[in-house]
Amino acid sequence: MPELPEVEMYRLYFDETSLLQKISDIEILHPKVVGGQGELLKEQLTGDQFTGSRRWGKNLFVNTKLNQTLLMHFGMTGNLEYSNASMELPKYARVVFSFQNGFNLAYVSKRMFGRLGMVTDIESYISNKSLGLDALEISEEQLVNALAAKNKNIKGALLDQTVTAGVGNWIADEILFQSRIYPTSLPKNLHPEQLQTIFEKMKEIMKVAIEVDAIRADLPAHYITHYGRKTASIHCPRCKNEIEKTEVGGRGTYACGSCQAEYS
DNA sequence: GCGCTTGTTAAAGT
DNA sequence: AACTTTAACAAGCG
Repeated sequence: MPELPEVEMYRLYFDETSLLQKISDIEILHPKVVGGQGELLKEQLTGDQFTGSRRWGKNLFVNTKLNQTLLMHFGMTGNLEYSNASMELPKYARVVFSFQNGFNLAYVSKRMFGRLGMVTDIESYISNKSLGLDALEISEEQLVNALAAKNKNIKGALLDQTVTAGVGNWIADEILFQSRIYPTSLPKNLHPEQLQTIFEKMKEIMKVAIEVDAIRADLPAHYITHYGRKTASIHCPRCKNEIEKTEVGGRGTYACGSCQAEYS
């Protein structure tokens, strides 16, 4: 589930549960998610404490008392679960941090696209990956310029983490639905006011999604995503036409062909 | 069994 | 050379 709002939930959850407790043990249940860094992870974190966290797009960085930085990325499926060590571990737990207070934090990744590992520092990681500014932080001018610099369709540009970090598949669809712009449109063909609308809708959708704790069913009824993404027939909350399911940039894409205009 | 999936990236293409 | 597009990754789910 993790796009920016979900990862923000995980960050808050992490801070509420896992800070300032001594890490007594780390269990790697699936080496692949730590990219062969299992031993390194144990060496660098056992005995240490988590002191705080910072989110950049879909990346969650965790700092420790001994000044180490751990990066968690959740891929297409993943979350964190904190529980008493006497409880059964969650299904698909891949890495488990045990704390001295008898509780543990499980990094859960069902489809194994998530990654967890040590990084030297946040800034150089972001710069190496060429990540754009976080979608909650980026200014209108910065977003508009970054979009205009891309020569690909607007949906692909919004999903491009070097443009802005944090937009995922459903949010890209929702931004374009609310902006009334068809996903295959090219940024260079959009009017300045339309790019401004995209910026405003992106900010609003992120804010609203965080307010409802990233639970999609709790999104407002005028959001297309509110109705789910695989129901047989979804109707446009504006014009009642059937929502189209297509593929744009290799991703399943939902859009209203009658009230989203195409500028290709 | 088939096709789908909320992400990223290496490889291929332009 | 630099940017864009595609295929692949893994595995559960309906």
